[in-house]
Amino acid sequence: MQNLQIGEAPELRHRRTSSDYIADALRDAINGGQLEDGAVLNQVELAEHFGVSRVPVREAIRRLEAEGLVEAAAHRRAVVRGLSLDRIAEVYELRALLEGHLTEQAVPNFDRADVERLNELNRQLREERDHARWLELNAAFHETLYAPAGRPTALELVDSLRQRGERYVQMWSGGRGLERTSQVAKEHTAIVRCVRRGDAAGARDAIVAHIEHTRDAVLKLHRAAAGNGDGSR
Amino acid sequence: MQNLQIGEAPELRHRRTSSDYIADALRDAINGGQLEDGAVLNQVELAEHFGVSRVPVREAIRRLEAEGLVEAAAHRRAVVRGLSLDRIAEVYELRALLEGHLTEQAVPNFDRADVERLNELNRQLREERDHARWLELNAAFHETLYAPAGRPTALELVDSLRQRGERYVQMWSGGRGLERTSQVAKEHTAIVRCVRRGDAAGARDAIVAHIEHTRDAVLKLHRAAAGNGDGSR
DNA sequence: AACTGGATGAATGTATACAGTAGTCCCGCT
DNA sequence: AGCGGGACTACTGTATACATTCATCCAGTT
Repeated sequence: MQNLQIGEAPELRHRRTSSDYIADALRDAINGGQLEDGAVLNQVELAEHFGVSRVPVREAIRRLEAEGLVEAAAHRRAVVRGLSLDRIAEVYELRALLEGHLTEQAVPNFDRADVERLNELNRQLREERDHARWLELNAAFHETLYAPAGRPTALELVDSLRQRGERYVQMWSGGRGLERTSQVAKEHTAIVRCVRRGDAAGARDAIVAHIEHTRDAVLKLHRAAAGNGDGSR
Repeated sequence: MQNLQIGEAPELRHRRTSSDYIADALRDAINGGQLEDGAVLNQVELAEHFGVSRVPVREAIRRLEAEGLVEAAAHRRAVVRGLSLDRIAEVYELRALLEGHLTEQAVPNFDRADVERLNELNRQLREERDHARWLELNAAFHETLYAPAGRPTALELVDSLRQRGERYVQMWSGGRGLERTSQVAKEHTAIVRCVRRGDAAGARDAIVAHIEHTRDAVLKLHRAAAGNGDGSR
């Protein structure tokens, strides 16, 4: 009954059910762009595709629905819920607000090791060429930045928002995206500098600016790529 | 194919499935205190209670899980997820942040009719004696305050946070709660005053103060009622 | 010719049945 | 007597089968 010191990660490691697996797979497919906005999620098709019955597929869809990634009215097909430009902008606006708050709370609690970890992650980010790995490192940087705040609920919300916006960042894998990734490293460096000298307000402003720049870059790419009938809804 | 002007409420009115119904019922039971923190959700029991099979019960639980109201590890019983004092405080902290933001965005978009509706709701709040109805009116007041902001995602987040905290407000139904409800009306009046004269920053500060006071009142009641082994987890 | 109405097919929602896992209790061992 | 291991029970996870709803198409009517 006592909490062991070993940590709680292992307990959930391989206990994944089909439903868990399918939910993750669908999430990745949506974020990766294989399932575009408005794509229909047919339970029978998905069940056959994954080689399971419809039951776990349904549960996976329910979860994605609660996460806001798909829309599923009763007795009607579930469809991937796309974000309009306005809503994309709003997601970043909220992230700026929440992550700024988290940063401000976190800075006073940083110790030397935390700062070094942050710096190291940013160094790796500069050198990483593989896009998927880059995204992971970027997520790790932000997590490390917010962890000392000790605000689990805020982290949940931010995670949820990142989840919703992630598919619109995937486009950075090539072309103009490279400019942005190097810019990101610079902005991260500015953040680290503030954290190091314990400047909470400065760090907050820096992360807010960082997220707003990211928003601008995403919107720019999205508008450019929106030759198709998009943006509405 | 065109959007009708009639509105979209009726389309979902009576299309509720068992799963929807059960999810709502469980939510209400959790928020109403019938299901306390740590209560076990046995699928078989619930299915018998509602007179259905386990399938819709499972789907309802998955939703509540995604909403953060219950905790459900694989192959293990789902339990109602209680909030520690720290997490309750955090929920209100986040609400202050988000609702302050929403208010600030909303104020410039208010027209005369919006202000009057807000004022009328506050008037009704002052006179309402039934606690359940009071909670509804209170929710309506806040919704009306934020609607002109045009920020659907932010509203979703706030809804989710209100959902999580609501069960800790139920205690106001009697005793010292009455003091708080009259205080709430006063704070609402201050907010309406700022809205009426278009003072966005003032309205934001007023709503932030309002939510922080609410937090203090909830924490105080919670601490007082916590003679039992509570507070942790 | 356009529209209403119902019948048909396909998809979703639910029930029942089966499979697998985790906790529990009891027995045997040290 | 305390501890470890294995069967048992109860519960969750999944598959299959049935019920219900929705959408589409076609015919009949105005």
